[in-house]
Amino acid sequence: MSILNMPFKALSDPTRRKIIQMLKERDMTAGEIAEHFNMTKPSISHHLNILKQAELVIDERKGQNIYYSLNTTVFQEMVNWFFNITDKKGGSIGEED
Amino acid sequence: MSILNMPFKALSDPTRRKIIQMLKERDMTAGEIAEHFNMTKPSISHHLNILKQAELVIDERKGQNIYYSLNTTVFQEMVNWFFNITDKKGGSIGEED
DNA sequence: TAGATATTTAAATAATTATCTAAATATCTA
DNA sequence: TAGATATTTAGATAATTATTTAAATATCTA
Repeated sequence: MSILNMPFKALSDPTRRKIIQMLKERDMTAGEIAEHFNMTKPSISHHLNILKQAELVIDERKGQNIYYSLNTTVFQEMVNWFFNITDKKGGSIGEED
Repeated sequence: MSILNMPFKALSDPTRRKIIQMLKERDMTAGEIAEHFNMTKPSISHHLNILKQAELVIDERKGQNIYYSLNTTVFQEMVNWFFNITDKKGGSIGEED
């Protein structure tokens, strides 16, 4: 299975895409993120975990809070996937996904 | 709900991503596509339908066959979504998703 | 150390999605 | 028009995913 499978699955959920866009503006704690949704904290925690497993975000504890921030590396790889589709026939060789 | 929701959901499945990559190389009939998978034709038909609803592919009947081909428009919009994430803080205004 | 705050983990349930078999539709050809 | 081929649609089931409540863990502070 492609390494991009988890990130693609992670971004298929609108709540998680919104979280990503919030983190684009600034790093935030789990609690701050949860405040923006009509959803319990455990649900947001679950979504954050999926984003983390997909390596789309990084978490770091600072005291009582856990800060979440974007990890742009995998986003770059996803952009490459789309480029490969959008580009003319043939494209790069050795692509996995 | 964002207009990108369906395409994101559509691309979260590895079978559908593989179909997209096959169609990048050349247009194919539903039957040709199905031959590449360990899956029944109705299952592939279901996946093609999801890709079609997401406007990632176009279908056109030619005689007994139905040819599928890429519709790159939505891919472009998805690339823009990723650019917006990858770019520096702020980014373009008026983004919906 | 006890209590308060922040967050996650666990367990259950509801909702969504993928897959199959069987049947239907559309087209071609003899 | 009857039979063959290509594909989809319908209906059922299994698997996955999202969500909730309740409980657990980690950290801070009085």
